Amino acid sequence: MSFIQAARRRQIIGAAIETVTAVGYGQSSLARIAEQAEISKSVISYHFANKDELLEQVVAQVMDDWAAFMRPFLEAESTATGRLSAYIRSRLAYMRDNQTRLVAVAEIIVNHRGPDGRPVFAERDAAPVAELVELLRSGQQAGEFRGFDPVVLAMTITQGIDGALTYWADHPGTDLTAYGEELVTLFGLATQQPRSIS
Amino acid sequence: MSFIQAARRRQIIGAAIETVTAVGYGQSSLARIAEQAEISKSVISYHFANKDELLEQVVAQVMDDWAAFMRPFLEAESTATGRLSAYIRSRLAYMRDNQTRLVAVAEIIVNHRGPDGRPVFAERDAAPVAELVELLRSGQQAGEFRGFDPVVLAMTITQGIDGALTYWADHPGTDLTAYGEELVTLFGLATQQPRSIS
DNA sequence: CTAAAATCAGGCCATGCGGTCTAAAAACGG
DNA sequence: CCGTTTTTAGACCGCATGGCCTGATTTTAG
Repeated sequence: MSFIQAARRRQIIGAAIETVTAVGYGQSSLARIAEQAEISKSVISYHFANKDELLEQVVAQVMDDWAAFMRPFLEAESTATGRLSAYIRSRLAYMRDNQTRLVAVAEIIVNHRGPDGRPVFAERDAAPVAELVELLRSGQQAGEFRGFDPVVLAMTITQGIDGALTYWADHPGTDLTAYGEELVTLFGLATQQPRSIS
Repeated sequence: MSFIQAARRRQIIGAAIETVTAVGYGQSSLARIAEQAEISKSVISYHFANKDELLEQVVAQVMDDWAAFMRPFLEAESTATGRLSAYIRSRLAYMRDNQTRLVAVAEIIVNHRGPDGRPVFAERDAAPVAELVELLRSGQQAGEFRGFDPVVLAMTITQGIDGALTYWADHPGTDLTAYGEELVTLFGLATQQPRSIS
C-alpha cells in the first residue's frame, strides 16, 4: 500500500469520525464525509470498496488502538483488584484524549446494520465485556472478590464506563479523572470480599 | 377522537415498535411500518402528522407508562436504601413484560435527530437520571449513603439497568430477576455507609 | 521524455425515502 | 335508502442516497 493511499485512508477515516460525531450516524452520507474532508465523493469510493468497509476500518482502527493503549496498564498490575482499577482508569484516560473518536465508534456500533437488519459489530462490542469477565473470575478464584455473577458485574462496569463518555459528551465541563475515581471506588466496594461476617 | 382513530393509532404505534425493534431505527421507514401493520402507507399519514409525531407518540406512551408503573413501588418505601432497591427491581420488572417496547424506545431516543442534527429526546432521557440523583442525595442527607458523587452514581445505575436490557436482548435465556438482584446487592454495597472505621 | 498506471473530480443512475394527491370504499346520519 | 363524512389504497412527487462511469490529471517507470 502506497504512502498516498495510507494518507488518504487516514484522512477519510478521520473525516468520517468527525462527521459521525457531529451529525450522527444516520446523517453521515458519503457526500457529507467527502465534504468534511474537502475531497470529491469518488475519492472515497476509490480508496474504500464501499461505505461498509469504511465504517469497518473506523471501528477496527479505534478499537485496536484502544486495546493497545490499555494493555500495559493492565499488565503492570498483579492483583485482580489492581487490574480492575487500572482497567477503569485506563479506559477513562483514553477517553479523555479521544472523545470524538469514541463517540463516533459508539454511534457506529449501535447503528450499523447488515442487510438482514442485525447489528454488524455486536461481537466486537462484546469482546471487552468477555475480557472483563475473565478478569473478575480470576479475582474470585484468588479470593479477592466476593461471589457475584461476573457477567452482570462485567456488563455493569462496561456500561458504567460508557456512561462517563455519554455524560462527558453532554456536559463538556466534566472532570473525567474525578469521574473515574468515583467509578474505581464504586466498583471496588461492589466487588471486594465483605469484612468478617460476625 | 373517535374509537377507530384511537385503535388505528394504537395499531400503528405497535407496528412502529415492532419494526424498530426488528430492523433498527435506520431501516424503519414508513413503508416498512405500514407493511408490518398490513395497511397502506397513507393510513399513517392520515392518523399522524408526520414520522416525527409518530415517534414522539411511541416514546411518550412508553415513558409515561413506565413511570406510572414504577411510582407505587417507590412510594411504598420509606428509606432511601429501600427506594433504591425498589427502583432497580421495578425497572427490571417492567422490562420483563415490555422488552420490545423498551428496545424500540431506546433505539429511537439514541438515534432520532432534529433537523439541526442534535438528538430530540435528550431531555426526556435525562429525566430518570435526575430523579435518581434526588433519591441518592436524600439518602446521603439521611446518613444512609456514603459521600459519593450522586451524579456519577445515578448515571452508573441507569446505565447498569439499561445494560440488563441490552444483555437480555442478546441472550434471551437470561433470568432478569436474578440479574436484578445482582444489581441490587451491587449498588447496595456501592452506596451504603462504610462500617465503623476502626 | 513518454507511456502506462494510479489518482481524482464531477456527473449520472437506480433506489428508497417522507410526504401528498386522487379517487374509491366504508361508516354514518337522517 | 341516500347523501355526507371519514377512512383507506395506490399512484405519484421531489429529494437524498450509495455506487458507478468517464474523462482529466497526477504520479511512476523505463
